[in-house]
Amino acid sequence: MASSASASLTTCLDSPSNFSLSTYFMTSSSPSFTSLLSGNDKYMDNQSWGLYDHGTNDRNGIEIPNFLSSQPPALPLSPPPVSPSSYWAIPPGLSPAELLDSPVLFPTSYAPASPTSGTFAGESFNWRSNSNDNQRGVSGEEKDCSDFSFQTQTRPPAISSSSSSLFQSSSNSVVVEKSLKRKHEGWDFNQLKQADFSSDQKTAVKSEFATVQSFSSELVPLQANMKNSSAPQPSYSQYNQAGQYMRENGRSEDGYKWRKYGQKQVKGSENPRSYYKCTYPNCSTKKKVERSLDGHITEIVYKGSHDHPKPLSTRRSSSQSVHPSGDEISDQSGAPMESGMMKEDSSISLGEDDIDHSSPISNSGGEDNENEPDANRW
DNA sequence: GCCTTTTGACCACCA
DNA sequence: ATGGTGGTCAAAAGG
Ligand SMILES: [Zn+2]
Repeated sequence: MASSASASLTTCLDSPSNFSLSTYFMTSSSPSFTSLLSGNDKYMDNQSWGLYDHGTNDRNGIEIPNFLSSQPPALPLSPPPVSPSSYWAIPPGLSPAELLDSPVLFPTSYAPASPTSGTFAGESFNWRSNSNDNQRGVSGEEKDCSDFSFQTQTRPPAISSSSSSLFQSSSNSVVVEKSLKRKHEGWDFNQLKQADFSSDQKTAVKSEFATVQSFSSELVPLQANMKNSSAPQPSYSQYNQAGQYMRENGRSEDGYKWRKYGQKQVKGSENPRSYYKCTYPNCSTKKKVERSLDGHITEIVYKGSHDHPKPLSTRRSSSQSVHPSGDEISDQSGAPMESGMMKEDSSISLGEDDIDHSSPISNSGGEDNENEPDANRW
């Protein structure tokens, strides 16, 4: 973790190969920002800026983010009623309000180049080159893009207030990607630059409690820059999650069951990345989880969406369990939704409250949020 | 025996 | 063409 204290962003607009986009915003007091997208598969996907530090504790199987130290630990658990995974629950250190506001993009600093060209200030970070090893890394990144780097230490000094905290260390990030494109399966987007993202989508999140944003590729293209608040843009939605650990049923925090099918060490960071696949029959959703040495999740990337509700839990939720059958939401089920999945949405949902209440749909427990684009609103 | 994790090999992609 | 990288496969091991 320590390793990357500084992250640099690169924004490339022109270069064919890279670019990235992303948008971020941070919500909650803590900062989260993320970004993602990028164009190349490899390079981009890892965005590791080094800033994460979230701490998580697994004591109960839950991770608790702690960034600055200021946070009261305990969020996840406390609300049993809600379901452990309640994405929408608000952690105790944050107020909902804060969360909402967030569409903040990056602070000025962040937007270096202004998105002038249509691209946004995306950010890609380099995961590798800068951080420590520069060994080879250098070659690639800088190409055409301009990069910026900012440094964050692992722990930002004190930024906790909402506004100020723009980015900082994020604790974990979650990214979801959906893509159908080429390569084997698709985590990658290749170079899709903005324009190309056509099929891929990814959501990313980074924050202490991991927030997830989903990106839809389609939309992404230009708008990204404008993410301003709501509008047109980006369709990414955010969710929060806490880290995932398996819990009683073997489900992870997000409520689904995952089987690990691989682990790799990524080049730029020392954190190993684990690959998981949803164990539900016919569901091909996968996720990549990067954990820091101490086991805390630093980044989560989802690929695909579940076409099924969540497995039932033996017990869970008081809140959710209301509908046993519950599944409603799942996308269209069955088929791979890739093709049609989320259409739009374009909005990000962030907070908890908002969302739930407002849209019934999403709520069903919050379960399916991941897949769904619901982004209700921001 | 079932299911999950582990782990090195293998493969695809890209520079 | 070659090699580096990331992602996946699958045998083996563990629970
Ligand atoms: Zn699934």
